[in-house]
Amino acid sequence: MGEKSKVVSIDGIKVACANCSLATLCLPYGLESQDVERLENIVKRNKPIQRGQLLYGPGDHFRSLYVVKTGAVKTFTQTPAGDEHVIGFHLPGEILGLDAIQDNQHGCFAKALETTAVCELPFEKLEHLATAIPGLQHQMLRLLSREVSAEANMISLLNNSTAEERLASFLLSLSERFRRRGFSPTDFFLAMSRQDIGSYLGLALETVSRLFTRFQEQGILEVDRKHVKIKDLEHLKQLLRHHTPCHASLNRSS
Amino acid sequence: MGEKSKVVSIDGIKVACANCSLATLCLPYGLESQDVERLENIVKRNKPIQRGQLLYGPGDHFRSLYVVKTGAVKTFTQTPAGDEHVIGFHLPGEILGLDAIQDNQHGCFAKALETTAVCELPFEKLEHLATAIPGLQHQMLRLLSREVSAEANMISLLNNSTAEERLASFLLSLSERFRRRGFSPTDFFLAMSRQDIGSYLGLALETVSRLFTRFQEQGILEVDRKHVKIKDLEHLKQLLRHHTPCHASLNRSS
DNA sequence: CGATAATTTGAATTAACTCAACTGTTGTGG
DNA sequence: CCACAACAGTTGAGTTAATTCAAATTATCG
Repeated sequence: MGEKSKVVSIDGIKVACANCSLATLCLPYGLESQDVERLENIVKRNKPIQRGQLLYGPGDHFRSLYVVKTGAVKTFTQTPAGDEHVIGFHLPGEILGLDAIQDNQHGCFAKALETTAVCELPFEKLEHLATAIPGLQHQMLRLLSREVSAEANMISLLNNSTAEERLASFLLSLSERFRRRGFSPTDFFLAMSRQDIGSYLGLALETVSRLFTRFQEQGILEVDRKHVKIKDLEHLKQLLRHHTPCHASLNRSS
Repeated sequence: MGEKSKVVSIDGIKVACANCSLATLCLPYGLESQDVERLENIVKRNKPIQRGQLLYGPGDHFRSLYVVKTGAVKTFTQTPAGDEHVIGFHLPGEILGLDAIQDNQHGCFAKALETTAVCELPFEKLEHLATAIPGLQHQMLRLLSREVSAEANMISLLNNSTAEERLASFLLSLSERFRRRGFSPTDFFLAMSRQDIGSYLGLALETVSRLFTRFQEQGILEVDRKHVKIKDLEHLKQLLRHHTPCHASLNRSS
């Protein structure tokens, strides 16, 4: 493996997890450097995909997990009538496809919201490696468990919150996720449409639009189309102090 | 290990996963019999817990996963104000505590809805064993992944369904889970209150009550307090043909 | 048996939805 | 490079599904 060429090629480029800024959010977290190297050797990096392209769709055979490296991805299902139901948004460092381990096939679409690079992790190899590296096995279990917790928080949000609280929670989640990735937590661009946000939060797109307007009127946000500036983070947090379960954490992610 | 006493004692009773009717729904599924035996040796069986007793609470240190053997458990969070938010119901063969792997502490309450026996799986031992038994590692990943899928279905249900569809979906999920466990899929007792069901489905308890009445009037159900008879399974299924995503599966469980 | 809790039913309220119209943005081809 | 089509977002008005509040009824348990 150490013999592999170091010539840069689009297909077979050597991925350097060790140098990746997302490593602490990702699978390598907590691993010894020689183990990180073994992990690197199974990672495939493909060409970035363009906005609108699918990474996988429902029914596709499950081969790999994917980690977003740059860009953003939405996962969603579709009704026979053609309506989309957004399941989640995935930012750099976040892992996709965990729901497919179960029955070896994907259950939803994964579509790039913008030009997006992903690291591909062939699952069989990953699983095999995990038996040899206990720390990797543990990290995989942790990532799955984090997804379970995040989704449980989402369920709680949908069950017990008003439209206002849902959007506040969504914006705070984004803010925190950007912060952890070294981006501004108060000034960012939304990769998704109002419709996507509405679908994700169980709201009509008109409701989302009205709430953005209201938040702006209240001085909480400045919104210009996809561009969001959080002007009063504390006020935003205040909006969901009430209905929040004691031990919940907001950030759904890595 | 074969030397272990066969004397029955309350504390140290030898658990026979191999003979357990739930084995195909549980961790042993797919394992070689000698591996099942190694698994059995780390399983602890404690005294059954009584209705209302807690298995764990938020903040508790995470030591073990639990599998319901008989009875039923609900998991829930609590707001500072004291309102319960039900996260899920767990029937025999279903696993509890997966959300706690993430940060080594439980994030919710787990309370027995009736007299309940659980198998306790000390997580460190389980993880250690999983590095030695690839099939066990795989099964653990599968169980986590199933939980992720089930929760994603729940999110979809809450986002896109009416009260009627939610209750229909809930009843069908119970029906299917009972069927798999060898119980009647059309005649069963609810272990939880109307309030619990409402909290789980994001509905007011009055709405749940009214829907039970309506379903009964429509000849779909016969309801007598906790006792439910499904008279027209097809009709019930019909209620959620519409808003259901293409590839969703209804059963949240094992 | 009596008290407390769970459930049912009714009536009024409301948060969010749907429908509809309009505005602004983006991308495309003549 | 502009015109136009297609799309995304905003705003308004009326509707509705589910809620809240209230009261009556029915279990459950010591």
